[in-house]
Amino acid sequence: MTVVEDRRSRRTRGALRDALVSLVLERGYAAVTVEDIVAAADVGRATFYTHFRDKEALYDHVVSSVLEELEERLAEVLAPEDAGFTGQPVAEVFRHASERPDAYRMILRGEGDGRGLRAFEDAWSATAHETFTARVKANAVRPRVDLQVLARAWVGEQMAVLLWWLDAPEPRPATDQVVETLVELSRRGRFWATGFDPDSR
Amino acid sequence: MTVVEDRRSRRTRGALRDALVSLVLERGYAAVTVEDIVAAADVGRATFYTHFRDKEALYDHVVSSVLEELEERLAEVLAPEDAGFTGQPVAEVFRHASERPDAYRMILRGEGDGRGLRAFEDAWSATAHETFTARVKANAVRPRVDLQVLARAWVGEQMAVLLWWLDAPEPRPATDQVVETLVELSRRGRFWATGFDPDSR
DNA sequence: CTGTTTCTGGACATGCTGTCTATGATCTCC
DNA sequence: GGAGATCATAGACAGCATGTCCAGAAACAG
Repeated sequence: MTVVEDRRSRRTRGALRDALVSLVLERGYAAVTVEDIVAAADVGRATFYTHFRDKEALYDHVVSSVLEELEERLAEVLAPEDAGFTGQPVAEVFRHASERPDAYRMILRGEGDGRGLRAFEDAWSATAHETFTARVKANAVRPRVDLQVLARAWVGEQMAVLLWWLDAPEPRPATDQVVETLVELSRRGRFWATGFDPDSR
Repeated sequence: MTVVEDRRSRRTRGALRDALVSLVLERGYAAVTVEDIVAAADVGRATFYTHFRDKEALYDHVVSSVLEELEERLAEVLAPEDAGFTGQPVAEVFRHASERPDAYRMILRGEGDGRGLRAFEDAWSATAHETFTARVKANAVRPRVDLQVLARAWVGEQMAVLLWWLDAPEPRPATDQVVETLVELSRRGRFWATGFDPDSR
């Protein structure tokens, strides 16, 4: 019944997910065929199509599973109405990424025509936008730039660094250290980061 | 002779380039076939293969043509040894993008398995890295973060904003205004941008 | 053991790919 | 305006991945 179909089905789907991710990282999304996937997952080709309509469907399945996990995490971290920016959401993303590095690598590299990357950007920048809006509200000030643009810029910066970090050779800088750097970049601005502030001399 | 082959050849290649870009923007890289391209460019299918080995080759051709143009521009702007960061390189990228918006859209959206996007990132962040290094040197200071990371973050931020800007509905904010915002974001940091600096109260 | 569900190999039509060849179109130069 | 070069074209071809289908094998619950 449902118990059986769930257990067996889950195992198969999981194998297909893992096979897709590792194959895509190995040779790129376009170069991976359904045959490759089922061979790596050790299932029959016909089986693939009983679970997913096509390669894209499997890809979307991977992306949304990652996204759902991340959203749960962020919801927990953002729960306290501490609207101030503490770097906790950023740290959470990095932590999650370090738990599923391959899936993150695949998504952030823009594999699969970048659909996953865009979904990711949207979700993440929505959170960022909320944070910024809350901070502006809490302090009753008027923002000097479009908060949407600000959120996009902020997310773009972090995705770039996250991808760099995932691909960095071991020993990789600790999560907290990278996050701290990012937060300081945001806080102090980039001029400060180079050790030179043209305004303060 | 060479004159003939150049004129006719150029027209054909140009038509193919334009066809690829507009079709990719319309329905996505993977969904565009060589047949579609030659139909849109109004050339025979066989002709395609006398110019490009396959769809990827045409795509790469588009990307590198854009990249070469951009690099020329940046070289001009960076010529004076004003190593200080003035926003001129950023402005130049935005100006170039507004002249070839569709090609930029295609690349920045990560179409074509993101190969173009990565090439773009690399070129751009190399320039950024040079700028930062020069500034550090000119002021004989020690950077507080890895300049490579800084460059990546900076480029990620700008690519995200550039893409947003290209897709923004008309009337689009003026180039100079967006660039100014980006420069101020870098200069002052993001906290300032929201009108609230936790350090200065 | 029985019945249900999932997995499987193999066969099939389809569509796109990249190559080739013979022919047609276009232009230069004389 | 004709000769010669270069590019464009249609059509045919094999190769390969796709997505669908079916009949039977395997795994499991009760």
